[in-house]
Amino acid sequence: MSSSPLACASCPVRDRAACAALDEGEREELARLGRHRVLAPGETLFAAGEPNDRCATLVRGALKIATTDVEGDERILSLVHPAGFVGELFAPLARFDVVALTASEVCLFTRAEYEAAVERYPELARALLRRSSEDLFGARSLMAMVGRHSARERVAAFLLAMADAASDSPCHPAARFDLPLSRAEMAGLLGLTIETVSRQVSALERSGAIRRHGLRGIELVDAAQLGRAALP
Amino acid sequence: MSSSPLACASCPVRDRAACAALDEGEREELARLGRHRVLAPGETLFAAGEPNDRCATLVRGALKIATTDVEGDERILSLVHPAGFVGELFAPLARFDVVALTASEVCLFTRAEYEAAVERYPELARALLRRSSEDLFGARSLMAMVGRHSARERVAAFLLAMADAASDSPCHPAARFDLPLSRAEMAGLLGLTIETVSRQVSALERSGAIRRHGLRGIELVDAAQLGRAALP
DNA sequence: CGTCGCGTTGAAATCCATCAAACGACGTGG
DNA sequence: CCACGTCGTTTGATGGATTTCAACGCGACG
Repeated sequence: MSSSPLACASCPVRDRAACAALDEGEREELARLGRHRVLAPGETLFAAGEPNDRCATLVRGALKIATTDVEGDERILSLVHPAGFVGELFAPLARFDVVALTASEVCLFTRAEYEAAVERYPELARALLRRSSEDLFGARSLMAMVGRHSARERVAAFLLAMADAASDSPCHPAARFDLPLSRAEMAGLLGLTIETVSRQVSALERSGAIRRHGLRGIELVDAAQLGRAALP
Repeated sequence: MSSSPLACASCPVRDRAACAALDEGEREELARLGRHRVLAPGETLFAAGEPNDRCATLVRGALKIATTDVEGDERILSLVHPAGFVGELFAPLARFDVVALTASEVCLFTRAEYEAAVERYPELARALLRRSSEDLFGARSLMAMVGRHSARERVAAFLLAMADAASDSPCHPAARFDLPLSRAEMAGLLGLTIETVSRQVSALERSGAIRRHGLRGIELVDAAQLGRAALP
């Protein structure tokens, strides 16, 4: 863990994150409230049950929002990409875990100060509302995908989504990328077991849709076929 | 379908809906922008793909937010209870269907006018943000429940949730209530088939946890047992 | 009275979870 | 450098839960 003042000038998400709604002076004031922090892969940013007194914007890397049920296995509820906002402004306790998937950087704020900023700057409230709406859409889309699709379809759709997320240009999947998730995490996200995920990835490789490079590298050999495999 | 001016004075959700954040004068101004509308069971309020130019607050009844996939069967993504807000302020097209489950009443606004109100009244933006955050929590909780739980657990948990929702006093389930959903809708919500839902309800009745009254009436005979059935 | 929609029940098939074992990558220590 | 253990992953065999296919019951409604 490390922590230092913010450097908005060089921030890679300065025009996409919630704070982009602020003008220069407002942003500087907000920046004084926050700290920049680096997270190692697997490091927990917030833990369910803890006092919910902080929130953050993801600057680089990837996070997961997850719960672990009574049997001890983890269910991933959402992936967070750069410019995403994490933290619940209205709950007394954190209800989910927020964990870094890869090496990540966040802007960390105390919740009280951030809430005060939301009251002071109405544009910030609207930006957060927009982001929350998108998160809601994302959560519902994931639910629509996971519910009543076969293991094959889930894995194929997930690989396509990751290819899109890995690409710089929107709407064009990356031809080759590294998965930010382990097999166990993929299983937790898709509602499957590790073995089933592994089998489906193997089957997709056998069918010629993808090729594996090492444990996490994926190459899209036949994106159209992968797209067909993702549909019911 | 019917439509008439709003009557906030007698509104059953006047202190819980988003507009409750406004003071008297502001609320009256907002009320002038909206129309009261009654929905019959099964009536569609918004349809996916349509221009997304309206939004609404639910006053009475129940709505579902749903998609229907390529095979034509419906996946329910969320239930909306009174005081809930529906509509997406930031998307050009509606992405999900919003349909009345039971006879319902809504306050309907044009999106443009509502967005203008959100800009004019910062408290309204914060109230919507709060509501959106809760919806997000609800969506994620549903996902956590549906993912990797058995059919028995899903049906039991659903019945408990409906008993809670049907009760006036919070946190005390109603001893007897009518399901607002058909078997097909329950199946769509829980990610199961109609037959499996039916079998599980039958099994819960055989085990003595509940009793059925007609097609939609449910009586909680042994709520503790039902609670145990809902856990893994 | 026949039909239609909705729900229940039964039998068979299928897909996935579970149990089990082996593999490769990696780091440690001999 | 190699033996060794660990961790994550892959692959195989088996069983079970749920889907699928099919039939029936029941009430509503024309």
